Amino acid sequence: MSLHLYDTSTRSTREFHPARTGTASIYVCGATVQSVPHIGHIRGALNFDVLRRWLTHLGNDVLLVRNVTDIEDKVLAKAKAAGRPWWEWAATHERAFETAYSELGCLPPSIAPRATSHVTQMIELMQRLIDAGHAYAAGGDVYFSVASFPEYGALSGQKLDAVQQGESAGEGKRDPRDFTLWKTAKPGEPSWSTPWGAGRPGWHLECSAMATFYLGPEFDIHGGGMDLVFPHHENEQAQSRAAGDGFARYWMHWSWVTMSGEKMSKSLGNVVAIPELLTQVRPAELRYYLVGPHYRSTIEFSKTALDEAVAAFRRIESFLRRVVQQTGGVEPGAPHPEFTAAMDNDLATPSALAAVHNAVREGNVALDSGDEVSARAAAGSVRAMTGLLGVDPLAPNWAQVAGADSGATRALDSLVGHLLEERQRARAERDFGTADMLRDRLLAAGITVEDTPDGPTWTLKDN
RNA sequence: GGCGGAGUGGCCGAGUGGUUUAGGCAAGGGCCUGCAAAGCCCUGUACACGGGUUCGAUUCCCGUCUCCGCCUCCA
Repeated sequence: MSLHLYDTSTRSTREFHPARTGTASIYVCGATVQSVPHIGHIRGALNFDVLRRWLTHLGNDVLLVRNVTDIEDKVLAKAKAAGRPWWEWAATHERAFETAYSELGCLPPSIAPRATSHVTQMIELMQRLIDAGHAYAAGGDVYFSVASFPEYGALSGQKLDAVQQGESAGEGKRDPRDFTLWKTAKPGEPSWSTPWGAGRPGWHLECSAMATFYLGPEFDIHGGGMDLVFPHHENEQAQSRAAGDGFARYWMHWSWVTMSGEKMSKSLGNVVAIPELLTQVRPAELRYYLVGPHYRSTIEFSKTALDEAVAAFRRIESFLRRVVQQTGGVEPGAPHPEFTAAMDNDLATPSALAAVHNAVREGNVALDSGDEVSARAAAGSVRAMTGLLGVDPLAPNWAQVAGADSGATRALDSLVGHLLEERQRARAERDFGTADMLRDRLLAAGITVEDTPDGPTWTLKDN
């Protein structure tokens, strides 16, 4: 089976054929940098990171553009409320997103373009739309004429007549459903000059301008959260196609993270921030939790569900550790056919993880029976599969985050090693009181000791 | 009002018109272990409700109930 993806615009799963064989171009709506990221924001980035890894695995040269909306009403309002320059506010939160992305193992995008750096491209697009009769300027604002574009509503399945009012009416709107491409400058607000007056970008325009600037008039995949389907993506598609561009060939939308059944959002105050969560679980564990459910399913956030994900991840991790400790380092091998079939089926990560766990079990059985060759093969496969999901426990990026392999670790290894030798002597003399005392002492220091056929091993109790 | 999604075993979470089990966590029983941990084996018989189609539906159709999302900024 080849890769099939669910396409919002057709509401069906379609076989993926890139416009140019061997390449895949992706544009994903990234952050509006008005505040710190919560796990809902990051989930989307992780979903597309998995998509990108899978496309790369399938042999594609992937271009991934993830934009940054750094000029927008809320950015201005919040910066003003905080008494800071709007651009500093935006830059500060952009860094917060970057940090979260990278802590959770997102590969960097090909580029992360900012809206404010692409006003030239926006002006060009507006000019094309005005020339084609699909947009008009009115008192410094520029609007897209929805009625001029019969296809409007095709992506989201909305009927133009049934759509309620639309964005708040501007002065010069000819039709209340028209949307704003460009906003005239208000006193005290940042602005850029255009042929129609000084102002700033409307929300939708930037994505069309940047997507086509980097990826061309037609590209493969465009994605974002479910809430962007209408009006944001509908409007993007309208303005780009009205201008004569083919635009996105597949539309992918991920679902929410909810809290108590409700969409996580600032206004409801039910957000879980990334830094806070990372004091409780390791980044790889959080990633496992967010990547495990299918991307189009809602995740109802709960601590118990998170803890279960942690346990599942550690099961994989401890298998790999056992293999490495007993047989030496293992490099990633090849994914199981089951895993591949699951991923090809619209990135069915739940089934893919089932394949991972089956491989873990087989590997454990092999290890217990002394079949090192099979155990190592299973471990290599597990590394490959988890790596494609970005949750390989042995991947170097997690170690960097944890600050392992330091001199302190080596010192600890030496000290613990001596205690374990002492304990082994006691055990050999069947002095279990002393042996257990030593184990308890290590445990009290946060070190878990396990006896294996090849001798004792120790690990730091996490967190 | 318009459009869309969801309701699965103790919990999380997939999937399918029947003949074979998702997977994980938790629970009970076993193996292993000085003990423990880890690991492995076994057990649980689920699919909101009411109709319909069918030889057969959790899986298709219709209706009902409940929940959620979008239509205004939103991942």
